[in-house]
Amino acid sequence: MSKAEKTRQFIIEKTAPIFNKKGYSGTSLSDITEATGLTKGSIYGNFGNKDDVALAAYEYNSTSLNKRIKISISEKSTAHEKLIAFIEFYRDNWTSIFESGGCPLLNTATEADDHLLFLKTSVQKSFKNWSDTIIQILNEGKNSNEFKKAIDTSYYAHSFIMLIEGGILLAKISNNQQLLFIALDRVIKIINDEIVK
Amino acid sequence: MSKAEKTRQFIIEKTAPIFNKKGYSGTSLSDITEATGLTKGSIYGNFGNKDDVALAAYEYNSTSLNKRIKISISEKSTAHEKLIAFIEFYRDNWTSIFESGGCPLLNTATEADDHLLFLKTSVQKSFKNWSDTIIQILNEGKNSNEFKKAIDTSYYAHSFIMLIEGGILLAKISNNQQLLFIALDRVIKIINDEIVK
DNA sequence: TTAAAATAATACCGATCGGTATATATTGGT
DNA sequence: ACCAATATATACCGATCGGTATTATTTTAA
Repeated sequence: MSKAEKTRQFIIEKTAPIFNKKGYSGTSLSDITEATGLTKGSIYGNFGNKDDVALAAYEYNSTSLNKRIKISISEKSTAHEKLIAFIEFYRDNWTSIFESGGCPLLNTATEADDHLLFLKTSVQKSFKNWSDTIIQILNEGKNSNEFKKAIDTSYYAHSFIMLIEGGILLAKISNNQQLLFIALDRVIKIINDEIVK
Repeated sequence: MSKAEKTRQFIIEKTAPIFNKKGYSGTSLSDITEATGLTKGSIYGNFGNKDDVALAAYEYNSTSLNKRIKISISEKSTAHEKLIAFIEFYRDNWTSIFESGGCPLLNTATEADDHLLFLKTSVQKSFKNWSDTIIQILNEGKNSNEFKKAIDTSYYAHSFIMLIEGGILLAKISNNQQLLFIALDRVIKIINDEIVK
C-alpha cells in the first residue's frame, strides 16, 4: 500500500462519519481538512473533487456495514439461522450504527434521490446488493427444505429492508431504540409465520 | 390577510418543494429568490433568516400532507374504514407525494437528526402527531367493538408508520411504486389479521 | 388625497464555498 | 546517499454563501 493509498484511505475513514451525519451538501471542504488535519492541497492530490470524496465515503460506509453483516451471517450454517443473525445484527449493533450517523443507505437515499445523481446511482446499487443477499439466503432455505417453496423471495427481501429502514428512522428521530426493535420483531414474526415450513 | 402575510405564504409555498427535494443545506438563498422572483431584501423582510424559511417550509409540507390525509379519513365513519382510508391515501397519492420530493418527515428527519436541532424538534412533533392520530383511530375501533380490546395501540401506530416510511424510501430510490404497495399491503394484512375482531 | 407606515429592491458586507497553481517536503528506488 | 517522483502545504482564485443597511416603492388608513 503506497503512501497515497494510505492517505486516501485515511481521508475516507475520517470523513465517512461526517458525510453520514451532515450529508453531502452539509459537509464542506473545511470539515474534511479539519477532520483529517490535512490541507486542501493534500485532499485534492488524492481526490479529483468533493464529489469523489463523498462517493468514496459513502462506499466506505455502506460496504463496511455490509461486511459486518456478512460476517455475522457467515458464522451460521442454516438459512434460518442466517436470517435471524441478519436481524439480530441490528439489535446488537444499533448503538454503533447510530453513533456513526445511522444507516448510510437511508441517509444518502433521502438526500440524493431528487438532485444528486452521482450518489443516487451508488445507493441504488447498495439496495440491490442488500436485497440480493437476502434473496440468496431465502433460496438457500428453499433448497435445504427449511423454507416454503412457494414464497416470493424478492417480496420478502424488500419487506424486511423497508421494515428495518423505517425502524431505524423512527428510533433515531425519537431517540428510542425500542422502535427499531418493533421492526426487528416484526421481521422475525414474518419469518416464522410465513417463511419457515 | 395583509400584504406581508400573503407574501410570506407565497414564499413558503414556492420554496417548500425545493426544501423537500434539496434539503436544508442544499437549498440556498438564491434558490429562494429564484423560485419566488423576489429579492433578498423582501425575503429577509418577511423572515428572520434562512432557518425561519426552512422551518416554515417544513411545517407547510408536513401539515399540508397531514391535512390531506385527515380529509380522506374524515369521509369515513367506522374506525376500520378510517384506517384503510389512511393507507389507501398513499396508494392514491404517491405520484403527487413523489413529485414534491417525497415524505417531508422522512427527508427532514434523516437530514436533521444529527446536526440540525431546530428542524429535528419540529420533525419529532410531526411523528408524535402522526402516531397520535393513528392511536386515536385504534381507540375508536376498540370503543366501537370493531377492534380487539387488548391491542397495543402505540405499537401498531409505530409499526404502520415505519412500514410506510420504509416503503416510500425504497419506492423512491428504486423508481418503483410497487415497493410502496408492498408496505401498504402489509399494513392492511396486519390490520385484518391482528387488529379487527 | 395625502402622508405615514409597511414592504420590497438595490447595493453592499465579510466569510466561506469549491477548486487550483505553485512551492516545499517527503518518499522510495538505485 | 542521492535524486527523481510523489505527496503535501501554501497562497491564492472567482463565485457564492447568508445576511444587512439604505434607498425606493407600495400599501393603507386618515
